[in-house]
Amino acid sequence: MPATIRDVARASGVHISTVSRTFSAPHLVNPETRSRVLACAENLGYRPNRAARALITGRTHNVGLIVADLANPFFPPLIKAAESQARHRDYHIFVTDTNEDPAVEEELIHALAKQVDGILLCSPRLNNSLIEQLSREVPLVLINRQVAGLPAVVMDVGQGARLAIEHLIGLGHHQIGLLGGPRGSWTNREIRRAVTAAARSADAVLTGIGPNQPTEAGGAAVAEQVRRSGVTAVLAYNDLMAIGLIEELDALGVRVPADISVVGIDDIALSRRIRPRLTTVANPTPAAGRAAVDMLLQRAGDDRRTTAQVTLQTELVIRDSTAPPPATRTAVVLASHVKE
Amino acid sequence: MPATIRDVARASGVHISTVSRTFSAPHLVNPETRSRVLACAENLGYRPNRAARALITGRTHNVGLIVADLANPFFPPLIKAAESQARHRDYHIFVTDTNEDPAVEEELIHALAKQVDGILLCSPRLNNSLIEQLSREVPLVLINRQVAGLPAVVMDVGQGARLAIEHLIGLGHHQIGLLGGPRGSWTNREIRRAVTAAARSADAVLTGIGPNQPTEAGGAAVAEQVRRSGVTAVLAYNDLMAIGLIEELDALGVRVPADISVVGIDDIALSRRIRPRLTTVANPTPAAGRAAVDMLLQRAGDDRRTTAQVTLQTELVIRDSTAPPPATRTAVVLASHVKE
DNA sequence: GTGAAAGCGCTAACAC
DNA sequence: GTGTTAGCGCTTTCAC
Repeated sequence: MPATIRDVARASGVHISTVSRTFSAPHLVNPETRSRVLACAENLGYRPNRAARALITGRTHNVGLIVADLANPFFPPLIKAAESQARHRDYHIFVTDTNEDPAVEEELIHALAKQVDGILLCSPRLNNSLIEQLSREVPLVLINRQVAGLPAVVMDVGQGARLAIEHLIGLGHHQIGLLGGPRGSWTNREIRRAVTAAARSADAVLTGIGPNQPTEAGGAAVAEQVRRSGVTAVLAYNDLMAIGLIEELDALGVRVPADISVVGIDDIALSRRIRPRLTTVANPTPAAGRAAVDMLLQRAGDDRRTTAQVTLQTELVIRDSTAPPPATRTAVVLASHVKE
Repeated sequence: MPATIRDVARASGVHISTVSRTFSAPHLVNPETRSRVLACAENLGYRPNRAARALITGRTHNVGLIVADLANPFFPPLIKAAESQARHRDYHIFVTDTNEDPAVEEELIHALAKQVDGILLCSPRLNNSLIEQLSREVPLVLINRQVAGLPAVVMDVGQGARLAIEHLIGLGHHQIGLLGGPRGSWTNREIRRAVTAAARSADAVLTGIGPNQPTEAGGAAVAEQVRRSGVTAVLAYNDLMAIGLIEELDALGVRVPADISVVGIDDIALSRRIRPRLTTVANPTPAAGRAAVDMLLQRAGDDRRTTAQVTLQTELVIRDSTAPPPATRTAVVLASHVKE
């Protein structure tokens, strides 16, 4: 049986409220009493029960972290950083996985609401109005998503995507494919917005392909379509798709970057390991995890109305999967606008 | 303000204990009353407060999961499977990361003990007696570690390592290097035990190198030592080390598998992506995560004295990083026993 | 500076 | 089948 506050009170000859103060407001108790209580507590292996404390203070010292897919290598570095940051602030993290399913996401927010002081929503797939509504039930901090009035940490993927397109155009590409991500992805919309603008101002032609699953299978599935579309370069929604695409193109006899250039987004560890090493847009995911935790704890503290939005910079990392288009290629225009 | 049991009682005109029963023992309440209460609850958005419930039942419906390094690709599939399994049983998971530090591990177990019904200890670095002692504070299920009297799920890495050695010997290797993992690793000891036995019965000579960090950097750091040791094949503690080693050997002008064969352990996603594709021992990590959750919940249930140990099979996956040793090589014996 | 008492939201005997 | 009561472990007034 674990020691309770009463055991410590008995052992140190004081009232339980004095023990309570020793842990939650030490300055209110006589130094001598305090050290005696502390000694007894140590002795009994006493630790305040956080659940009981939460019942009365309303602060659980727990936070939730909801991600679309734990197995997607984009998330672990973010989770690790968030967990570490939270722990150093004396918080614990519930980590959950929605399998990219908005319904699961909503249910999880409800289920966690009472046990946490706030939830970090990572690349949520829910629509804006639902998110806003849920944020009235429990403090929410968004990661890679912007909703008016809600605190958010976003990585400026639009900027990175623009650099990627400019890089491709600089290499001489005019027919560029854009592999879309999952439905409901804010990141996806940001990318398309930035890329469309960049392409227009350079007279490049964009071919939208998607929505797709944000996985290697999703990338592989559209390889044939990419090959037939006549594009000489592709920007994928994320590295996983880019890698799946490259593999499958290779199986179809299409060489990257000789025949088609491919750019990813995220810069997961895998991307510098594969051959050709992937040109990609690097996201500062650990920094995003830390920043989101800080915003949540600050917000959960006194000022509930903090709605800051932090934007972290991304960076184009040029490796070996991009090159000038094949000179001998016949110009074939199969698409002249961005398709949904 | 979230609705409490009292709000629901008031709205449905019954006593709070009836509301309580409606949720925790529905069969004890009149179907008509029940549906009325349920309707009011739904209406008010009421959800039982688990912390309050835990205070009296002693069951939190939470479990802890402690891993050495969230960013090590070995863990995410296990975490994902465990989280999913737990959620389907109406449990939530605290995920924490120890950074391979035993002191952090111990502190986390203490910190989590009161808020969970049990803890999944994944590849713990603590010593046996400490683990045993901690298991008296909170139910523990070990993953990839065996301690007498404690429930555990282990992947039979010894068996996989033996197959790996036999594979190498079958290819004609006699001088084999063994890259050790971190200090305190049970897996590491199992591997060495199995490998030593397999090598002895085939008159192969083993050179132990380590302990090492279980990362790519750890593998890269010993490349020079591997090259000079005269071995023609290496079994690494895990895939990450094997990959780091291959990269660095490549930089030193040593070819894999032409000059040196390399085998990893784990079969992380990365291993089939790199070139040469890595020969490795596949671990059923999702199955281990699920099994561990099941054991913990069963144990946390009625029978606290269940101490089953489940062993999951591993499998040798032969890819392109292993080949016969170079025929022209002069036999050089620099080591004739397994070093620590 | 410390004790007494109330109560956070809920469950679990025990009556009726 | 439902209401009453006590209390899980803790914090927080309010006295003294």
